[in-house]
Amino acid sequence: MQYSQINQPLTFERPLTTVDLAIFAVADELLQVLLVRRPDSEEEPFPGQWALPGGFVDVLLDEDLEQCAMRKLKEKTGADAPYLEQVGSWGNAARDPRGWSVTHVYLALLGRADGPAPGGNAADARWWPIEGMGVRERLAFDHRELLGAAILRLRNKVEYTSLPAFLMSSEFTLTELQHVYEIVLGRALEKKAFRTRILATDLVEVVPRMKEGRSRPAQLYRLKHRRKPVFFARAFSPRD
Amino acid sequence: MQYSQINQPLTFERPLTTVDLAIFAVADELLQVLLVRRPDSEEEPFPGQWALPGGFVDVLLDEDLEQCAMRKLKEKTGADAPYLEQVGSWGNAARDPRGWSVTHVYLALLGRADGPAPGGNAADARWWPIEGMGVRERLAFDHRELLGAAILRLRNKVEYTSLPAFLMSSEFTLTELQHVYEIVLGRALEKKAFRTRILATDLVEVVPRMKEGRSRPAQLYRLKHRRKPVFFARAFSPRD
DNA sequence: GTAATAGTGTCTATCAGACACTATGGT
DNA sequence: ACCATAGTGTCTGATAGACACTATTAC
Repeated sequence: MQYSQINQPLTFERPLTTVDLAIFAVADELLQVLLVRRPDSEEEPFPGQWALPGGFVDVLLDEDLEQCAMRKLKEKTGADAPYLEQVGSWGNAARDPRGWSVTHVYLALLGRADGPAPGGNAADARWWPIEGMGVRERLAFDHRELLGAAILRLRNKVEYTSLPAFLMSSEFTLTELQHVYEIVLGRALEKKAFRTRILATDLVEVVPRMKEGRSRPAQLYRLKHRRKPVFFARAFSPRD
Repeated sequence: MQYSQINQPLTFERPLTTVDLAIFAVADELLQVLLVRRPDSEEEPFPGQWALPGGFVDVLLDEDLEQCAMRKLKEKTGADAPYLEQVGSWGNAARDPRGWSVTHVYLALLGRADGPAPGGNAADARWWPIEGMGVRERLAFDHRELLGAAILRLRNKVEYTSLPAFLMSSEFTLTELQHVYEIVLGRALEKKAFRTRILATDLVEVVPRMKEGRSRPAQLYRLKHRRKPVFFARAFSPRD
């Protein structure tokens, strides 16, 4: 690059640049997050500890930050997520023992089909249930804080957007959707108000098929837009 | 650092890391943003063009990203802003000709006291009125996009938060506050609904003094919390 | 029929929108 | 008195919350 030798700022020491992912899915009636184990080598920071999946930006491989996040998401889950959003950046001298580093945290939501494997998980990657503002396990780096921020963002947005719809399988009933809202919010919602609200928006469309069970069949719906969330004018319940 | 020679990822080429600021204030009945001129040297990218104030993270000087943003804010305005929020990060190979770079965009709001100088501005820094999703001038780098994102964030949040309160002087009347809301939103609000809403929250408190003018004096108020915004349960007007 | 779950009817409380009205200063 | 702006009263419409009610399946 013609500028590299000329400009003084370019001689600044450059921070390490990483991307971390908070990948959420719902399973067993719980909101869960995908974590990976750090390598066991003593030459790595936080060996053997659980952490958000992520890693260094590869300036040769990655077109941009979001592509980098999508690449890492695909590496870990084998799937595209229907929803991916940047939560924010954390950069300081202390968060990584290898030096001043900046991480870019992305929140991803997986539908049930791509979500947690039904049975066991690999030893170095598994789903952890969210309890309060994090997981029970102690996390590497400042990932407890990063995860907390991702959970907060998700919970806040769920109050006035259709984000939980991205945690569903491709076809679902309104009762199932309400149930996922309740799991993420951690509180019950009123059935009539919920249904009125969802159907008043452009969020879902009827699938000409019913979900059969051991009682009255329920209408199946699917998303009208596979990735675009809907914003409601009011929160689900007042905040103050 | 003991890790530096050992770990393969650290041999990755590191992106350039910068912080850019979208500093807003209200003057002359308009929302304005502070821009600076790039140096005229041909050895710098985008010489002489207008840009968001910002620059490289200095890992020796800056404790963390937000401190870096605050440092640059103080350098440009001489003041602390009552409100500073991260908007997001933009990173790719093309945005800076000097190489793969990541910038971290912060939105700052200045109160009227710290806002635009009444008269002229320095030749290398001045306030530009916002028109639509940007300014009339062509900007350096991808700053048109960054500024657009900051404006969008501001406008969206103004619908359901008290952010415009940070654009006021320390004491203000409700009519003045409503006026600033209207400037940022670009539409008129209903007086009664506005006042009821503001007074229903914990946002302001009465100052035992009136603003005198050429008609009926108006009650003065000040913020209860100098930096913490209030969230409303509903948007100012429905979105769909 | 009974159990179970889907889905609706309807009343109430809240609050934004509209807009006319009153209040209080300067001149 | 009149103008200008501050501030209120009050009606209406939309919608969330509550909750009882009806609907439709399996057994």
